[in-house]
Amino acid sequence: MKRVESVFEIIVEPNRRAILNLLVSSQQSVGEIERQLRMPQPTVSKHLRVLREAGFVESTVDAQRRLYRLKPKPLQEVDAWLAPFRRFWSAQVDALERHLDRMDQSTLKKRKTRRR
Amino acid sequence: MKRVESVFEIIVEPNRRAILNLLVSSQQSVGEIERQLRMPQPTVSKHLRVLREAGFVESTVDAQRRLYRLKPKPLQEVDAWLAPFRRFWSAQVDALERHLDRMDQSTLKKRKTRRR
DNA sequence: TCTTAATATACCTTTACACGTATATGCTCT
DNA sequence: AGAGCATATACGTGTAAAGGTATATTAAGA
Repeated sequence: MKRVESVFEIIVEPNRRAILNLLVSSQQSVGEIERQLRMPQPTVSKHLRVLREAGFVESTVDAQRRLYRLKPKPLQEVDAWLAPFRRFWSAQVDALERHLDRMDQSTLKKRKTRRR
Repeated sequence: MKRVESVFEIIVEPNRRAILNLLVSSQQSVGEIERQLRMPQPTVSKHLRVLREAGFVESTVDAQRRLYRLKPKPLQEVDAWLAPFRRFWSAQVDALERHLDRMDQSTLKKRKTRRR
């Protein structure tokens, strides 16, 4: 076995993203995931193992089923990684607005205030 | 050549994330990236090509150099993908707060208002 | 205890991707 | 035009990860 270096290696896999999207609404058993996503059961189990070992989900036992549910931390890491870029693109928007403001100064139109 | 299916395939590569992190502060030439990240020039150029074709960066020519700079859209897609999960984890926080509120009711302590 | 259901794991094969090295392209200046 | 710098591309190689199929594990019910 080999531990994962980054959360990105987890969410790059489309089936895993699909599973995460399912679990965001409520917890699901393996069989439910299998049916909703139409993927073979071993595939589901393997991806769930990866997700579990990376801390994206946790499971509890319910008779023969296992219920999987989301854990917030790893995706919050992705969110944190995005932070500087968010600052970048709001700076972009601001610059555009200042530019438009300058263009509009001649005609003296009113502009709405900055979003945030 | 083969076009990319998802933005995640781009940002999964650590060197590419490093390049993006460099470019968030200001535009850079290939050589500057090469020196700051201590990676071989062909490696830098190849990753820049991938980033460019996926719309993460654009370049302009400055004599023999090429200046690369960030473009916002693809990373905004990542941000958009995160949205439902952000709702999920703020719901988690809310539930925890309600729980704590209930626990505290006996002692009648005041709690701060919800963040958002 | 035997059978069935639910889930997990093992093994094999294929594929895609990143790296290194070498080389090509293109611009500048003399 | 030729030399030298900056950047891009081509090619060969290793590796890791995902899928499929078969099988193992664990719990439940008759």
